[in-house]
Amino acid sequence: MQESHYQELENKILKDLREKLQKFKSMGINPYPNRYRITHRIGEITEKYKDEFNEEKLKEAGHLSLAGRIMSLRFHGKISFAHIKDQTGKIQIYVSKEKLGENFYNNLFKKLDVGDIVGAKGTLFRTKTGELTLDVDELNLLSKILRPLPEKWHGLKDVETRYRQRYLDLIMNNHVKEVFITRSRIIDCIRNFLKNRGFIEVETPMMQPIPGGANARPFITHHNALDIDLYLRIAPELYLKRLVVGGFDRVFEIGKCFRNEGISSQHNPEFTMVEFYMAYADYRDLMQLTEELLSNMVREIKGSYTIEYQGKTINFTPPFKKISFHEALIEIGKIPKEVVEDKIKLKEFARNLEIDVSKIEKKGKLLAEIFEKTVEDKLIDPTIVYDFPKDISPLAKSREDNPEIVERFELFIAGREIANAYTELNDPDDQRDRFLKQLEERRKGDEEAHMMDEDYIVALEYGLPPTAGEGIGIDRLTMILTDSPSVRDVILFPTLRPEQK
RNA sequence: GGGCCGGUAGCUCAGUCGGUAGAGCAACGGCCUUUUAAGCCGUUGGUCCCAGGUUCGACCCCUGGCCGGCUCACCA
Repeated sequence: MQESHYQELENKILKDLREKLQKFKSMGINPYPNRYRITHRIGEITEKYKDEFNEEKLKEAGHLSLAGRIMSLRFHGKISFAHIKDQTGKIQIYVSKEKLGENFYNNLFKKLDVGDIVGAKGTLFRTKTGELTLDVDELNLLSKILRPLPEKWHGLKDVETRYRQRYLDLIMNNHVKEVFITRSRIIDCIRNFLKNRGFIEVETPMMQPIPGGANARPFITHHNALDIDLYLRIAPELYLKRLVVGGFDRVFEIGKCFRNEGISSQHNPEFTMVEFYMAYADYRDLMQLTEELLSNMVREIKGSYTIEYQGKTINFTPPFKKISFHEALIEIGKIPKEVVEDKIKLKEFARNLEIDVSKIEKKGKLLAEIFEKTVEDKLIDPTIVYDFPKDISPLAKSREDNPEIVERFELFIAGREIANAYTELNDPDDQRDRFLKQLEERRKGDEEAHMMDEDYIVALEYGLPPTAGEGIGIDRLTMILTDSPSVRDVILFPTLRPEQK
């Protein structure tokens, strides 16, 4: 580390910046002062005065103190222009030798670099071209940049640098900031929506002795003092339902889940979900709730029920399309009816779709694989697919009129699963049987099959009311609302292989 | 893990048939009192991802590796 740092200083640009730092210090200027008071954030000012062209009115704004990072710098003899930017916006500043004094102007101001963070005090005016500008009478260096920013016009494009040094991406690429602002608003919408309906927000363990609530391979970690292995949660589900048993009959949690699986443009090992559970409701109620949540959210954030995603138009106007899993296979997947109902023919059909059927025994699993291949990518507008096979849904309750089908739905948008919901299985004996069947799958080599969780069954024995629960993937939802093709574009610091030299 | 594409200055990118590397921006010096991709004059800046090989000679061709992107597989 030391050596590479030393080598980097051989680079002239870095050396020049270091020399400036030394020069400032020798002039008695602290390049990293402890504090600076601002009177306004930049966006407040630009918003308030964006239509004000009367010089007197602009003066009435008074003596302002603003601060931000220098994004452009145009020296023009005895005067100069620069733009400074903070989280809320950017504003031009006008700096003259006349106001700052020759010594300050020549020896400090002119040595500043794009990327330095400064505080500027002054009054507002409009330039010849009409741009709102701060006429600076006092300027302070607040933080000296020691590495050059990426090029101003093309910005930072290198994808790896954008992810590894996300701060550079945020500084240089404005739309990236918008993506994460939208992500924050999505979470606000969900939180407000649920709280308004009487849900309480809770936090349950991310480190669990038995990872449950989904079919996935977990990460393992170790607690030294207890000398036990723990798993990073793959879902909060079983803990949230314990809380419903405890009387928190409307709960939700927004947080990370971790699945030890491949990385792709649709999958990051850690991702964010909201899960919520509502007692005295069933999956039909959640369909309606989901429609309201998402359509309201899209209208609030995008200003319309209709959005563009990767060139496709997606319409969130409620009610959403609804189709049963069985019908979807036949009508959308174009699977002949007699095939869907015959396990032997199904296997043959799956083989022709290049699905590896060697490890698949359950009919439900076959149907699910075929569904993924033939139906999923055709569900562009929000579509609720309901009534799933029982053997791929170990935590969902069977229909009262058909024990092989569970009361479960998934919501698909833009060909991707966004939400998964069901009427919760609250019969402890049934749950134990389902876990036992999952254990059997595990023994046969399915590492994603559910583990037995006796504690959870004990909780059910104390009585879980009729409850419906749902999980919504925040990352994928954000992708759709920000027109992002990759999940890495909506995760600030996506999982990457560590850099090695 | 397979396939395809890529890695050249701080950034964005060129680089012809194999003849020892270029532009713009940034940086540095100078001029400039309303600019905004400011402008003009001048200067600097390179482990061409790494290691081998072929060759008189490799950014270029070959082999292996590292890193990344897309995609398929795996997987919500």
